[in-house]
This record gives sequence, C-alpha cells and structure tokens, in this order.
Amino acid sequence: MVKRRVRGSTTGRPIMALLDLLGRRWVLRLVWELRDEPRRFRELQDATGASPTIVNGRLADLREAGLIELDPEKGYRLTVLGKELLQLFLPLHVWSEKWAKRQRERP
Amino acid sequence: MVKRRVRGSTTGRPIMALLDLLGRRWVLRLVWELRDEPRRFRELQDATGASPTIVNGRLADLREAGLIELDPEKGYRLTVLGKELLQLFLPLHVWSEKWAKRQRERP
DNA sequence: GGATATCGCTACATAAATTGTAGCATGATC
DNA sequence: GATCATGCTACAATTTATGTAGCGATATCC
Repeated sequence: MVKRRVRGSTTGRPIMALLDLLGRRWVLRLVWELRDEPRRFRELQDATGASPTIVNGRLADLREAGLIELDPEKGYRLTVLGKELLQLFLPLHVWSEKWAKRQRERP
Repeated sequence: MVKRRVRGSTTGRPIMALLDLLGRRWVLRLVWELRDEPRRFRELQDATGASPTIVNGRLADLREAGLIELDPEKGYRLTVLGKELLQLFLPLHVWSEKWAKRQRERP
C-alpha cells in the first residue's frame, strides 16, 4: 500500500516525516473522527466519505505510525501516542471558527 | 487549479474545511518552510522538492485561505492569521522527536 | 443448518492529482 | 540588448484516489 514507511522521511527529521504523514489526504480527518470514541471501519468510511481502499491504506499508515490501533471489540481507536497528537490539534477547532469568520468578512 | 474554495467544506464546519486544506499534500510543509522568514517561489520549490505546478497551486490555496501573502520585495510570508496557525503547530516539532524515538524503539 | 448480518478488507476500471521538465512574460541590472 | 531573477504556465507521464462490487470470516437468529 505504502512504499516508504513515511513519505519524505529521507531527511531523517522527525518533523518532516510527521508533516508528511499528516499531509496525506484523509489522515488528519481520520484522526479527528477518532477523537471521542472508537469507530468501526465502515463508520470511518461513512464519516469521511473516502473510499474503502484509501481508508484501509491510511489506517494502515496510522497503525504503522503507532497512532491508532484496532480493538476487535470496539473498533479503531487512538493509542496513547495518538491521543497526545490529538491534544496538540484540539486548539485547531477553536481557531478554525475564528479563521472561518475572517474568511467570511474578507472574501 | 482548485475547484472548490476549500475541498470538503460541504459540511460548512470550519474545522472540516481546515483539516481538508491542511491535509492537501505540501500544504503543511509550505507553512512550515515559512515559519521563520519570507521565501521566494523557487526557494519553496527547492526546499520542498515539489513541482512548480503544485507549489503554485498550494500557494494559491493558502493565499485564498488568508494564511500567506506575497510581498514582492521579500517573497511569500505568513499573514497574521497564518502566524497564529503556525503557533498552534509549533508543539508538533517537539512532539515529533518523541514520536520518532518511540518508533525506533517499537518497530 | 441455512439464511442473514456485520466485520475488516480487496479487486479493479475510471477519474483525478502529482511529477518532472521545459519554457514564457515581466522587470531590473549591466 | 544581453543577462538574470522573478512568479508562473504547459503538458505528457506517472502516481494516487474514487466508486462500486464483492470476498472471507465470524456471529446470530429461526
């Protein structure tokens, strides 16, 4: 599915590898959808609107990255590491409202 | 170049529009490259390794989003809004080191 | 014990995004 | 008027994503 473990990690700089992983389509969105509780494969498909091929590929990427894991009982969920990352992203939620407001004012 | 203003903004939820914008390839990276000082078009091309077509497209997206602007004297730079967003992302730098370390430990 | 349902996931043709390379138009400098 | 740096465009080739159908395994009900 994915050739290199993390695309663009050629520099060896973790931040680049991270930005690369998070910059793949649907990755941020998938992490976001897992923010509250575990979700099933099909739930994630429906919630995002992405194709199963891609959902599967991205979930694999995120698992390799140690950010999510599959609990057969409950579905996909964030790992401890994944929750840490989510914490860093939570401020985006509030900020995005402000950003959207300014976009409306200055179109 | 880009069809909808922000892809996936159909929900009308700012956070979705933002995650969508940031989830486009090279977008996070471009913002990151602008963290310290303005950069020229070709500098950004060289720094990222992305094709001019894409750099141009993403810069356009980021300009529409009000996150960057072009100063003819100095090059592309973050707007006030863009700097705010960058602030939210700075913790990623530190966290990525921790993440990389754990990846090395648990391969 | 067979029909039904849910689970994660795969196959595959079509469509869209990205790459890599070449080059254009404009303005400044020599 | 030749040279250079600027942002940017054209376009064929490649890579990635989409949309739809369905598989194999497991559990549940009748």
